[in-house]
Amino acid sequence: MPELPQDHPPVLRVAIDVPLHRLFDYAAPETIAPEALKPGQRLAVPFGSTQKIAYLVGVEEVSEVSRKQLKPVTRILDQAPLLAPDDLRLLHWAARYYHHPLGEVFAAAFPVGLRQGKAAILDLPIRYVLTDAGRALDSAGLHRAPKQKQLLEALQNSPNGLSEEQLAAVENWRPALKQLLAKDWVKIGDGDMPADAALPLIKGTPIECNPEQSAAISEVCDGLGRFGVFLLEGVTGSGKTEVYMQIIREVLERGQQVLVLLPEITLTPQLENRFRQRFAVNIAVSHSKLTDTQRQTAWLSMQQGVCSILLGTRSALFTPLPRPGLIILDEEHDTSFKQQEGFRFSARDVAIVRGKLLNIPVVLGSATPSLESLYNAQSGRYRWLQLPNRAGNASAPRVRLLDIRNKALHEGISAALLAEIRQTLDKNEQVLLFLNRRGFAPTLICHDCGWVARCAHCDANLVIHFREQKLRCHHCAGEQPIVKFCPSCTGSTLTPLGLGTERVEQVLPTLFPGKTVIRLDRDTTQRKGSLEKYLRQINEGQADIILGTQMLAKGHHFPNVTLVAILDTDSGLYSIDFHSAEKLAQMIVQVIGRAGREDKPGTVILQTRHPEHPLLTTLIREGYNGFARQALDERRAAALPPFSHQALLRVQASDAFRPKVFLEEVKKLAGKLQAGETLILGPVAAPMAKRAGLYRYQLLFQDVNRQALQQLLDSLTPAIDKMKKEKHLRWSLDVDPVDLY
DNA sequence: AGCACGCCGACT
DNA sequence: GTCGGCGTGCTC
Repeated sequence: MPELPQDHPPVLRVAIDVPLHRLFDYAAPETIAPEALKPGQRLAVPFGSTQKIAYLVGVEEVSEVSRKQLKPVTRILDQAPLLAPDDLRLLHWAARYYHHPLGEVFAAAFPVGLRQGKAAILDLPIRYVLTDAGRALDSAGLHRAPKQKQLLEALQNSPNGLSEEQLAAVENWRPALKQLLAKDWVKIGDGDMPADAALPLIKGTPIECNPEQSAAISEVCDGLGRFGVFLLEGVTGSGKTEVYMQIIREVLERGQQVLVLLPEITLTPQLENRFRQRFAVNIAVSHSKLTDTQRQTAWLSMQQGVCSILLGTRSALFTPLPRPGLIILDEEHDTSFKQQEGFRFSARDVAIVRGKLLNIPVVLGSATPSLESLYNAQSGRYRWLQLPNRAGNASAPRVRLLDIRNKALHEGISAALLAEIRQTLDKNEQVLLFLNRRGFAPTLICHDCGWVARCAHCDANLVIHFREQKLRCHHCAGEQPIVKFCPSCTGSTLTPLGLGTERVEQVLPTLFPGKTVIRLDRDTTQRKGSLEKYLRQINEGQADIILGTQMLAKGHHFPNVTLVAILDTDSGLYSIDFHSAEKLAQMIVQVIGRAGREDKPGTVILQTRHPEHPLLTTLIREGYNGFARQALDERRAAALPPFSHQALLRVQASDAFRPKVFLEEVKKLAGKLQAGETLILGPVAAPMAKRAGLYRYQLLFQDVNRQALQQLLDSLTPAIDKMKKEKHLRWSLDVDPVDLY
């Protein structure tokens, strides 16, 4: 028993999940040996009048707080830290870089249950496995019972067995499984899920690769075991997934784990299935549609090394990896990798820092890389791997700008486009229409007096939702029934103005009688599984016209679509946010990737009133890389990111004047504090000056020198915290903002 | 963020 | 008389 110095029991410095830029000290329990205390352990502590979960940051000799003010820790929750030292380093780095309270950063790294103090016990769901008889059975004999045959084959492909959740991939699986159980071909698996080391790794056969794919695979594989960032730029259909899988195979053969991060909407079961067909290892999945328990299971199964692959979204980034081998971040340009509230981290940027700390490669994949990543690739900081060719025989679609100046539009569709759609439908091929606005119409206007239905809480018009007969604000929870008479002049000529997906959906059947229309937007895909259902219907040919918002463009494949049109191309052309050109170009290229597969060449039509706009003409003439070159030149000339670094300080309050006054004070203070020459722009009203009843202002900091900006923010944030004492106001700092709204 | 303390308006 | 509104301040 080591000696416990009673006069100087150690001080435990902890981070707590509260929005305070400060740590708290506690007295260590007298019965515990100091060696048993390691940073990262979760503790239960008294905090104010409640109990909270705390994360041990360090064991100190002394505290700035007097000894008798230190409360004792209630309980130590983890015998050993759940996070490795490198991951703790990562959290410290992120808290500093994003100027976010360490306790909240720690909280973001843990699943909800562990955040609340639940025991870190891996509770695996029950699995069904084949009996010897079931394993020996030829599934062909079950052709009269297709569900049973499907389940049996799935189980024969999964030596580890399958959970109920996985079996649910077969519709109405329960009765069929009951039969298999009754026939003694299937039993409930006993004991733990077998550890991966004991398993064969691969079962599917790799697809043969073209030279570019092979080159990419071997470059990354040569880099395994040390840090490096690879930008894998592959046009749609160039076989990026196959490249990922063959690299992953190598990592698995080294006995290491792989973290695959995907944007929220792309996380389709298709990708998971491809992985499960190829690899026999245990695969964990984590995204927002799962329950907290399921996500905790995924986290712990990686943490304990039971699974070797994790497919997850942004929040899965911090999952512990005892045998880290590789991080892949697919669709790296996607802005859903940036958390937009609270701890505003970029999963892409933090993934790179994590790769560096773990000394493993990071692969960023995209058909339309962000300008930041392209710049890093061009300047040699990242290795640039390009897959310029579509795999197989697929030919690139024809892209055309359709000038709609002075052209009559029928519900947003020009006569020329109408004719193209008819032709395509006549050939029994599918049409995809994009309109980036949901609802029926974005405005309800009175013909007599010009009154417009506006949200009482936001600087925004109310959007008409025809089916529900509601006027709804897309920026807050506000909604009301559609008014029949003008509240201003009592006139009855209220007219919907503008276009939404719902309105186009209504008119399409009259334009194309007998054709089936499927609308895909946030309103039609809210229910769990409905997006998957629609996607299946589309690919089974049960739809002629697919109409939707941008969510359609992301990662879904529609092999029978040969005509794609963007109805409202121009809406992204002239925006105050300099990111919008990049986002529009990425969207257009992603859309182009939806058209034409295999033997059927596709056509893409962009309706525009600005057919000479350089963004559009360059994009079409020279492709995404031509656009990117031009856009980077413009960014360089204007000293915008990636040629400078930004941070956006947002303030909101229910009082209309306070935010501006407050930010003016901050600006004055920042001018005094700074030693360098950080540009301070503003304060200006946020593009939507009032939202959900709160008035919003912002102040933009910009500097070519990241260090200087970082230092200014370091000294400024505590000062802001003190100033805030004059209440009634909330502020947040967004480092590297991707959305200036 | 919670939560308690505190000081002014309409209720049994 | 007091129940409760949410403004203010604190959390080792």
